[in-house]
Amino acid sequence: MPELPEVEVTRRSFADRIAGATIESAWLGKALRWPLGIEPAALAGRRVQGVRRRGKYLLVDLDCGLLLLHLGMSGSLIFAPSLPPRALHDHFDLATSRGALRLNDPRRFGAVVYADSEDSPQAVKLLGGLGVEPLESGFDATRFHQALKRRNAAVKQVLLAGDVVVGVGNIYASEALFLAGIRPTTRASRISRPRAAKLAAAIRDVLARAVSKGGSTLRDFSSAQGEAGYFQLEAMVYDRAGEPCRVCATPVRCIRQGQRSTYYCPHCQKP
DNA sequence: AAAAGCCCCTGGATGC
DNA sequence: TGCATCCAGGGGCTTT
Repeated sequence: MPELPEVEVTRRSFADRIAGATIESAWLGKALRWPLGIEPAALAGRRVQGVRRRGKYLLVDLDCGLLLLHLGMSGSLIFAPSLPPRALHDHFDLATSRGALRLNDPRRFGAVVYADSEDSPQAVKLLGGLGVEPLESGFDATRFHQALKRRNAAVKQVLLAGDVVVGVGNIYASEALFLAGIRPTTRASRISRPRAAKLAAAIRDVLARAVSKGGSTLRDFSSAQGEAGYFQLEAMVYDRAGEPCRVCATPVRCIRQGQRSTYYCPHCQKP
């Protein structure tokens, strides 16, 4: 998926345009990860107040209730004045007075879930355990270090888990750890305060840079404007197994952690 | 409580 | 060309 930068870029591409719109109709195709939780027809007539992001979730606020959208691993949204005919893997449409939103998701790991409020059980189940937003002020070195100290798992896995800090996916986890010079297998609890500070800065950096580039390291990413996707940020280690480290030329290594690939430079990144 | 595995699902790349 | 296998931006749930 789309990691935090791609979700945020997607949000920015349609949030202002859909705000204030009235929902005309909603359509749901094949089942996504979870049931919508409301009859699509019951959404008609409600007003869209805005679109926020929490971790990798998009929250579409309505005058009554909200929609939680997740792009899973392969989802993408488009927002257009009018939508083209439905194609393979289109699963959700929201037609409004200002344009229509469509979710396409080949793998269907994504989700659209209606909740009465952010405090409702459905919303709390999905959002309740999330960690701090890395691009907000709550993400400070002290608290990050404290949180890492309580975890004995490999730091890469802790980043991916999302209960300490949200939005860091498989690509940016490897990239941030490279920038911080930390081996992905290092136990989180053994990371010193200065190194935790460096990692926090690296996470902020790599995510903020990706957002500002409007994109992404994803091959097939496109924003809701339909802008083409491409590698805008050159990865330092991700997907570069065997290739020379861009800093020291040592071959980049690939290992498996929790059934996901991790890439690192054995010379630049210390345990 | 925390950690480790297991799935959900489709499609593209690779190998025989 | 055809078929099997592996891998892919995530993360909730179950089991240790």
